[in-house]
Amino acid sequence: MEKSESDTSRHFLRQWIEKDVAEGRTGGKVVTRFPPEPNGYIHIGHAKAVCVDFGMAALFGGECHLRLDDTNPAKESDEYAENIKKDINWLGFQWSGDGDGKEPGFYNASNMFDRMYAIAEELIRRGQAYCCNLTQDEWKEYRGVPDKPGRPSPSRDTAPERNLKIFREMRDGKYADGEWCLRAKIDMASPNIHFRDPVLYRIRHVPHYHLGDKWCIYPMYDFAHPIEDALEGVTHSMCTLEFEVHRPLYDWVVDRMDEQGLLPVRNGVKIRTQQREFARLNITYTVMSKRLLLQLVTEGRVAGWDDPRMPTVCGMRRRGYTPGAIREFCERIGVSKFESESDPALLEWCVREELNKTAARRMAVLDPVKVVIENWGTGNGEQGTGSGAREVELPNNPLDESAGTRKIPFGREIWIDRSDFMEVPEKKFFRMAPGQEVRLRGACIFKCTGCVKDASGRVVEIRGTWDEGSWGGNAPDGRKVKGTIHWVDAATGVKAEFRLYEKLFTEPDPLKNGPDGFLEFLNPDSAKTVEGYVEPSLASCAREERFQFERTGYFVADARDHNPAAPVFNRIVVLKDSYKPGEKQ
RNA sequence: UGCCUCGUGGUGUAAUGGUAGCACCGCAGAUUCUGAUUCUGCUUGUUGGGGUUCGAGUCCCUGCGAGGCAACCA
Repeated sequence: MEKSESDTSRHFLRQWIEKDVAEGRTGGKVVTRFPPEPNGYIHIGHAKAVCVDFGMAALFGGECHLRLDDTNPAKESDEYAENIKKDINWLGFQWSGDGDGKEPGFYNASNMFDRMYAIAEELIRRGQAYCCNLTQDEWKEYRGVPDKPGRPSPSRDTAPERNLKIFREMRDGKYADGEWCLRAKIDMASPNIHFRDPVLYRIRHVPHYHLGDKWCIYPMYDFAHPIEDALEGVTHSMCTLEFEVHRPLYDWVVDRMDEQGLLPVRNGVKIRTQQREFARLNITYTVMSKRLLLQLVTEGRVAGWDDPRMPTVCGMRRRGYTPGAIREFCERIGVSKFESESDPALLEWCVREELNKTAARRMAVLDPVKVVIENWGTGNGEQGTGSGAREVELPNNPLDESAGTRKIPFGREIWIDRSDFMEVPEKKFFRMAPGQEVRLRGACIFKCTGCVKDASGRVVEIRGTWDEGSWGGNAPDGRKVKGTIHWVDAATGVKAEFRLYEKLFTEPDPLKNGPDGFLEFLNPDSAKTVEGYVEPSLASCAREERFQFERTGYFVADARDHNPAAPVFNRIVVLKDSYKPGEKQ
């Protein structure tokens, strides 16, 4: 599991940290953080960030904090907070460090509100911030447009004493939402809009999910985030590209904290947090924005946040993807500043790569048609006379001898998949067809003699004979049989439900017609449920246990709905299949 | 438009002034009691132009293209 140094990409963030470590800027410890806002479930895009944040800390022997960035009480909840923690743990990561409470490595931004408030007051005393009572519309107008400088707020030169008085009144609930705000005093002519006296605090008479009514003013991201990083002793603060233009403001806040003597010191080194930005993950055939995912859930387009088609971490978990495969995917897509679009085929490859090594093999028939072995039990005296009269033994995983073997009943009547039979076989069809020999996996060689059809012409039963000398699967005379198909004994097979998933969208870029047009591209066939049979041992498997159904795909026992009386399996991903129907010789 | 950022095969990513490599996808073949796995081979690339240099994907200028910012969201 442990990766050697050369296995990991030496991307620009890693080189950045290496340099800081070499030049002694970290005080002997690299500290990163993953700072989600608890207003939704995390998805594969967050998983990339988790891998970067926790991964870089681990690589340098440092620590990564989990910090819930809960500075906007309107949208946040404990449900989201708890599930974020669960998902990160499931991905295989554990936060570490002091923490701000009982739990090591865990922080709430809201636990720093007192200190943020104190920093704001000091800014006011130093004439670096002021209270402003422009309306939002006025403030937008005063700020100007990017290519033209803005105009100063009428309150820009209010004396610190008066600002302090108003700010305290804001805190004490004397004003309504939006009546006043606290702004940094920077540069109304800056070409960077974020420098034109950005808002630091706004009034929000909304209870916070943790602090209740303690506050009615809440800090803005640009003010809160660098303070959180700095106070936690974070050395390397990594985020996505859209925050690049915020970096000068981030640095401005850190500079003010430095002036106020608030930067932590570690081993004699003053820790000055720095921000760098990398490209967020995009994957074709899906959407990644929280808002759009929420819309899919609330409009019932999917069954919930953990619908197996969702790119959420809990969705991928329900689908049967493994944490290791997701981590491997994040490693392989790399880290850069180029806004790329990754191919879901790579994620699927990572899943197959792991499951091929670890998943036990089983046989399952998803679209059953009955096969009757006409000469079963009629030949020599040692055969049984009915189904289930014999057992075959097959390895649980041919790649891993230690996985052992299992015994599977076999008898006169079996189920096979409808797609493994053709009444009139095309060229290069190696499966079951009249007059053609095929091997029944692990059991024997079978020769089809014909089939029975119903009034509509649909095949309802296939008939044939077995070669009694081929028990175990090999012909006594050594003749080759090209095709091997899987089966389930009809007498002992267990009925099961299979949920077959495909891409959620039919279009590589579901947002190509804008953020409101994505529903048009929903794949109507993205979820299909079928009933078939599995070999008996499968009924008793545990929820979330993963298998390879031979020749079919990887499946997982559903985390919610599977039970021994009514097995339910989700298709994780199909097996690669180089058979091309209809191909000419 | 003002500022910031980014352009390497179909996709993602290396090469940090010195032979453009790896992976996924795709295609072909070998092996195979899973048309899986494994193995072998193949196709496809530095955004255009100019400059610096013995030598440029890399440095400089310029064009073209893409993305971000212009919330009292994060």
